[in-house]
Amino acid sequence: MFPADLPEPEHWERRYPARQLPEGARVTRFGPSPTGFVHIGGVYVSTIDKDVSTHSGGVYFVRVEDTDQSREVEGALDQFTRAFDYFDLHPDESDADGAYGPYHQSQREQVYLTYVRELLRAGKAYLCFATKDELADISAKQQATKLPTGYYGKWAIWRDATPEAVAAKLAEGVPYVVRFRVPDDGAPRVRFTDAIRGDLEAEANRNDAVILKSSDTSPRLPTYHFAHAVDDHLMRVNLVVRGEEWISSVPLHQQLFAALDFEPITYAHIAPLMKQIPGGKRKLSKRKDPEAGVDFYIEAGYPARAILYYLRGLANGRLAEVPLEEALATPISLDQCGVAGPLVDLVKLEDISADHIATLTSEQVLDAVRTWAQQYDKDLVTVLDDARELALRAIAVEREGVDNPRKDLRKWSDFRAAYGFFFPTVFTPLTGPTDDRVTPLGVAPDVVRAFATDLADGYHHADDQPEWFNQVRDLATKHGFAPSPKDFKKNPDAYPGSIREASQLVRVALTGSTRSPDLHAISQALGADEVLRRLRALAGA
RNA sequence: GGCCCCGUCGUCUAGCGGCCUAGGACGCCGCCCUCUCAAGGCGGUAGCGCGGGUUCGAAUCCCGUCGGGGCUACCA
Repeated sequence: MFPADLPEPEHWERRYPARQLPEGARVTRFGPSPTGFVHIGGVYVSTIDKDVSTHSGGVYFVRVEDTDQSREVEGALDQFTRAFDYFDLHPDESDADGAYGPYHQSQREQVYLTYVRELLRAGKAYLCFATKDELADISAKQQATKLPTGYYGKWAIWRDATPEAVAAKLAEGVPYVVRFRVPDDGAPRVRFTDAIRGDLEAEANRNDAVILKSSDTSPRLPTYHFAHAVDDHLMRVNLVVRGEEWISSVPLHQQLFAALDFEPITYAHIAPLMKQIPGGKRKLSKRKDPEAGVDFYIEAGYPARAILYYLRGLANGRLAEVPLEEALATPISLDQCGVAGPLVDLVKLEDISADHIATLTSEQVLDAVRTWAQQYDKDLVTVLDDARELALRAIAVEREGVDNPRKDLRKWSDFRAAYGFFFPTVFTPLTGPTDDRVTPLGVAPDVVRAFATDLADGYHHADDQPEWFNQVRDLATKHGFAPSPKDFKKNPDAYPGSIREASQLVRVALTGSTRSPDLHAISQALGADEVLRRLRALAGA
């Protein structure tokens, strides 16, 4: 049943000695399961893991929880690596350089088997040959009589099986699992202290939980519960940060630690990230909610630091009220973590992200957009590389040398829509006064043509803003536009429009849109030649 | 069904028996600025789930109730 050369527990204890760390140092781990989908909650929890360990002088590592091979997805690890690179959440130890590996549970079979055998020898575990049907039957009977469901007491048909019965099944080659034998002398209720929630109390576990799954071939793997006990003990983890859905399993975990004679461990159960739905809220679901996956954020191009800052604010509310840099530098404190699941609010994230991007220099913005585009908008990379200086000038518009920079970029994918018009290769020139982008302004085509022609003919590329705009203003007056929107409104038939409409004509000419940054700044970034080319296009020339 | 966790503006939260006429941030609304937008400035909207206690006094403590979430798998 077990390999002859299977080591004794002492072997593993020596192989993975207690860590030499300063007093109070926290050893944490993040345990992703490779299902091909990185949940934003994973980034949330691992941020906390890593933060708590680094600030306490401890160690943070990632242990891949791949004990359910049927759920494994090809390429999952790549996706995981990509996501954690993006957020710069690198473990302190890994297979390449860690002393407590391997860091994949599927490669730790020998370790688990040692402890399964140990439990078996001590009578703290037993073989169970119950079939799926038998199990379903048990649970159906329990439900019918309103008894708690589970494998316990008289329902645990293999708990007290005779050695002969077991040997017979074994000889037949019937598949089996190993179950933990719940001690019958335990207290009915148990208490424990959660690092986030304080004192918690629950009924003791009564279920003879499966600890080793059935399998005719190696590897024979443990369930999460057993792997948790064995790995976290041997890898010398002293703080387990995990989702609150695990709270109900703590009583089992405590029994396992006690049976294995391991030091108890501290738990910190994090409230789950939620999503707003018509009736209320629910846990962010990887199946239903695109924003549950980190790819959603990476593809849209939210800066990693903005996301990290947002998540940090969710973990520790106070940190949401201090500036980004300060918040990222301030340690997350477990006792300040909220206990109620927060809703992820994309609007808030966008606000944070826009604020953050506004603090960057033009070079930083350009580099970030380019990096993002290499993955998600290759054409844009070409545009940017062919006109780097123009790109820099464009991004600098109302960003550099101003008191409050523009906040029109909330994520990198906004770039094309907000700044694309600057680039002649992206901008579609107007076809003339009757272009679809011009007609909504409601100015008669002949007026548009005359105004645009006149402006182009006498165009003065002044670098002084008032001087530059005055030429537009003067020309507008000359062509009969009302000096103020109010005048135009009072007497709409007397004018072709007001200075507002005249300005908008210039804006549409230069940008193709009625919404844009400051016209003068744009004209300077574009250069006189391009400005003229676009004005002529408006004139239909 | 059983067990567990949670419950302050729409959202994130501050609040740990009197500093609360419940504070801040995002959103939303209005005004100002203005050649548009994005900003920015100023102002406004809105909340202690409910019912009982305890107390001179409760958002804060207790009980109940309702609501939300989770677990109850050879998934993690």
